[in-house]
Amino acid sequence: MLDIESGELISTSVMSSITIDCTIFGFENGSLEVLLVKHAKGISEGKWGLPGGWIQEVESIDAAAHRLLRELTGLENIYLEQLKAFGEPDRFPLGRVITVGYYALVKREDYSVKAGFTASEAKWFKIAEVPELIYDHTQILEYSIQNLRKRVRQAPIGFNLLPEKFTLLQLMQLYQEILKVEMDKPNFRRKFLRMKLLVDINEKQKDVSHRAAKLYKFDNNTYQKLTEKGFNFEF
Amino acid sequence: MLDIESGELISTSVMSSITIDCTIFGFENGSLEVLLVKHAKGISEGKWGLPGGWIQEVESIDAAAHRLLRELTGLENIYLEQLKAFGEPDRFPLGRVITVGYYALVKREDYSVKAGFTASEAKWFKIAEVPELIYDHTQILEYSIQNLRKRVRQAPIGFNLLPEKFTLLQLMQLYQEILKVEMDKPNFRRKFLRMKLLVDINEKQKDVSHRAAKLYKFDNNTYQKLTEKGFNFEF
DNA sequence: TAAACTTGTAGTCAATTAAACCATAAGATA
DNA sequence: TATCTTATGGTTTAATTGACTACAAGTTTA
Repeated sequence: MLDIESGELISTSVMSSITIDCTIFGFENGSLEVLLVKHAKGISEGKWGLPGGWIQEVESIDAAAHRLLRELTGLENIYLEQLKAFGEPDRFPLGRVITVGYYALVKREDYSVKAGFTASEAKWFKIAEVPELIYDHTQILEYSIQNLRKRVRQAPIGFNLLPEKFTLLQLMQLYQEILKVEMDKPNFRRKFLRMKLLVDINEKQKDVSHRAAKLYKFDNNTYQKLTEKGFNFEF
Repeated sequence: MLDIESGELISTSVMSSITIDCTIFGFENGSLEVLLVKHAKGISEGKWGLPGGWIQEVESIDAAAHRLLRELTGLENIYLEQLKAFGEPDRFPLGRVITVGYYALVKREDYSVKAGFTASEAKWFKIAEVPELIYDHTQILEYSIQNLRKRVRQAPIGFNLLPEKFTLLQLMQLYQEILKVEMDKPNFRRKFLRMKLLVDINEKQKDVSHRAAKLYKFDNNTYQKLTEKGFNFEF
């Protein structure tokens, strides 16, 4: 099959006219960031876009998204969820292609850029500094951010952006950054601790130039129990 | 193009390997129902499934879903939202086809079955009485119900299932039916009225064999305002 | 070494909200 | 008229929220 974007021959074992595109979120130094790739060839050469690719004939859409992430980041167990399908007739300039959007949350401590992707370069961008993107990727990114804001208030998915062990302040700053709100430290503590979702691991921060804060882990067990009867995350 | 399901020739102006399927919800006599169609020809003859169809080369996915609804029900302004794309490699027995799931909410008072769809018959089923469905439609329906439960607690979309004018008890029963919970009448009233989303139209029920309840309308204006700063619908 | 500074953690208090009730009103039916 | 059903208005208690104060535990600076 002829790749309508690069003009090269690609495997005939992929579905034509359907792709996936993934917004990969990371959290570093108090800022929410996304991983973008620079397209090396084809009509969009030199422009930045969301990582994406084709779906193979024999793999599910989810599997394709996981494969894409593995190829790009080397990570296996990434938090990944489908957003929706984007399918304006003119979204792709060289033909009718529908794309299935995904968003992923990665722990930056685990992440290392992997070379050899079909894009020449991959780079983290702060949300506010994202450049103009190819096709409808700006729209997909915007939708991803809205979705992240919504989801983070309904389930504790924010943990996927933090290291294994984190402080309550880090957690609060994550929420502040994603939701773009100011919060009160004592109130946040109380509210979050009451949910019983955090395990006190009896460790403290090291090498900080102030009083060291307690470190916590996320307790997935109680989360599962709470989820069943439905609960809320308003701050 | 050969329709892989019916074996008939269909217009070549549709995308191959992508379809849409739509869960249409209705509310009648206190029960949540879905509209299913019986397939008349092809390998799934005689079996029930969600209404679905192909996407034309020049229309957006959303437009295709709206067209499908118009063809099936004759209604133009239906509440419609995309769920997600379903794409297990083996979901469709005769080839690799990805489907984009939608769900719609209709007012039963507006609805009348429209003949001449590619299915021989269309019928409303109570959720608990839905028969075995073709392909992965049971899974799509299940996902739709979960999604409806989630959405109904985040935005007042339930109104789309009720007549223009309704009583507070009808509204409460709708929530009870969708969420499968028992609620307290006085508390529900107070909570809902406080949101200022209902307009008292100074009318009462007629022909009921008990004290007539006030009728209300949904106030879309205040809803738009409230939505901007985000609010919650827990009951 | 002491003071100043930074961040963590505990507690207080008024205002709001939620949940479980009880009570009465407004009809219709027997 | 009595009784039944549903509508609607209150009360009470406990829990939660939001704004704020205070102090603890370290580091850095003077």
